[in-house]
Amino acid sequence: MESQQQAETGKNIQRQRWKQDPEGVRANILEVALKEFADRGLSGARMDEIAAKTRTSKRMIYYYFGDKDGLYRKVLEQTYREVRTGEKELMLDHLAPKEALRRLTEFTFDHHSKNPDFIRIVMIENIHHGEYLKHSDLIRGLNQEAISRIEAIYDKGLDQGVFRSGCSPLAIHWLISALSFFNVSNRVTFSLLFGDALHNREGQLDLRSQVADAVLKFVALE
Amino acid sequence: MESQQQAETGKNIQRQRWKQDPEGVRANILEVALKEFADRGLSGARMDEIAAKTRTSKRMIYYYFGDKDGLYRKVLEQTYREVRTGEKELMLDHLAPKEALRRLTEFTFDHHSKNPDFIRIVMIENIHHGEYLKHSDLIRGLNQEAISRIEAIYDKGLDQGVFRSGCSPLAIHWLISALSFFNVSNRVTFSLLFGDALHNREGQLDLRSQVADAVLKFVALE
DNA sequence: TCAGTTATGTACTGTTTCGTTAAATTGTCA
DNA sequence: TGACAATTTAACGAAACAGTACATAACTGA
Repeated sequence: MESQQQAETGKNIQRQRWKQDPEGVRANILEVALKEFADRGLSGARMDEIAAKTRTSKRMIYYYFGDKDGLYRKVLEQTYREVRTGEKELMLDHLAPKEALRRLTEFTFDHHSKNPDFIRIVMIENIHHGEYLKHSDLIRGLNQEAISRIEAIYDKGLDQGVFRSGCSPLAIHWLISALSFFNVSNRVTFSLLFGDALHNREGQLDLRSQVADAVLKFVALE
Repeated sequence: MESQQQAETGKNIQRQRWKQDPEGVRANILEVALKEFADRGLSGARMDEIAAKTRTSKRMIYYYFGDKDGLYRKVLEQTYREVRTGEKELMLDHLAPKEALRRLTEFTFDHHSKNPDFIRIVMIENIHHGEYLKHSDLIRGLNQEAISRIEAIYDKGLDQGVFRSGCSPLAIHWLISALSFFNVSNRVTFSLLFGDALHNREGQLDLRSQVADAVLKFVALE
């Protein structure tokens, strides 16, 4: 009886009705893949696992992205794009240079903190020697803006005599990035080795303001 | 003729003479595995590849380390141990606090720079949520010293009135670590996105001194 | 309405990779 | 000298995994 019924349903496979939604499917796959890659790394992520977590099938991943590398590549681009566009909201032109720099630093600190998946993808990309980033012209353009933004603030600060000369906007950006990035990237091991005083709730608020202090003290005069 | 000889040698397998050297074999495996894990990540590294690069066989890896995770665990411990013991050489007691802090910072910067494999293992461990570090009591002990060292310098600086109060040794350590670590960990992507001005030879010398500046300005008075 | 194209589902395949087995040989130390 | 530890070699098994073949449903535009 059981087997009879099985045989019958086996014959008349009742496909579910479905709507075509290529963009939705693509987006859904990318979203799931980002989480999975960020969580397990490039080699650690499993295509079957990603597929299972999408609302579609493995077939579609290969249909849209070719292979695992292709999928990772798109995830990388997408992630950079989202994060960088998220940074543009910030309006600093009307602020005094010191205040602008503090705001920018604290914003970056928070922004990284809120986007751990991005941080982890960048870590993974570094582990893989930037092999995929190398071949993405798209991404390079997005990042020059970050430097210009700082340059504007820095020049203004020089003009007003509140910043010391001899800093480069690139180095300032590096400094802000380093502190904001490390805070997320090494949270786990740092906490394990030294306790979570810097990474619990109050600790983070305090650390953020200390990071801003450090950046300001580095650039400001006296 | 050829095949005859082959058959014969096939029969009398001439084993090479070998010395027993368990410690040597273990060390050799760990060395190769470190490079391989650091280069490819935990999931990316292949046991067969590691085996091929050792002077011994895959069998021995399993003989000594059980499985891939066991091997990785030992690599992790070994790497932390080596790096931390390498840090102990530094003698700072006789220096003035500011000078001591500058030396410590520049030393750490160089030390990380010379140990990219360690950096990469720590990155990998963070990617894996510190799962393996969690279970290693051994490692935790090694790291408290780093804090004490800074505390000694900081307290002396407070006494002498050259450091401001309100910093914590932990935060100072975090700051030094962050900058020294990020310099190595994100070298690839940062260079790709912003050029190698900070990472070519002169760039690194300059950056090191700027990092020390930043740390000193953060801690010092006025 | 129907032909051609795009999108999707199901089941499968071939390979990679971890880990093991088996049996022999050599070194070491009490 | 005998027991035990270390090592070699070669091949195998099973599971995990990336990727594919094939069929079919939905859409589009003429």
